[in-house]
Amino acid sequence: MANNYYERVFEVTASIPFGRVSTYGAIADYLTLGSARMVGWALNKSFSTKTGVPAHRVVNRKGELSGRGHFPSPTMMQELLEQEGVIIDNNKVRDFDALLWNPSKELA
DNA sequence: TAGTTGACGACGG
DNA sequence: TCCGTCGCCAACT
Repeated sequence: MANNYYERVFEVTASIPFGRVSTYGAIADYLTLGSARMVGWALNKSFSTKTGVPAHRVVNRKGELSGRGHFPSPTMMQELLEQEGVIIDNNKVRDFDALLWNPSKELA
């Protein structure tokens, strides 16, 4: 079990199934962080502290790829998701409600 | 040590 | 239903 809150975010993020997506709020709620912004912080640090964290599977509550600007390439996030079969429409996840993976519901 | 920032979310107008 | 504002908490400068 990770000690730092962001390492827990890494674990939850890594638990997101292939081809599915999750939200900052869902992860924050599962880890009882109190703020979804903490998840964004953790994923941001994931680039410098850890590799292999599928941060592209985490989007905001509306299904928008709000984190794409923090990837090496703005289109990288979309391309990674499309490789997993997730359809991106106008920077939003299509069928977002169906693809949404809720950790507090799936892991609990 | 204190102020500002940040990949968000909920609520009110 | 859509837009704007406030709150959240840790890290960085």
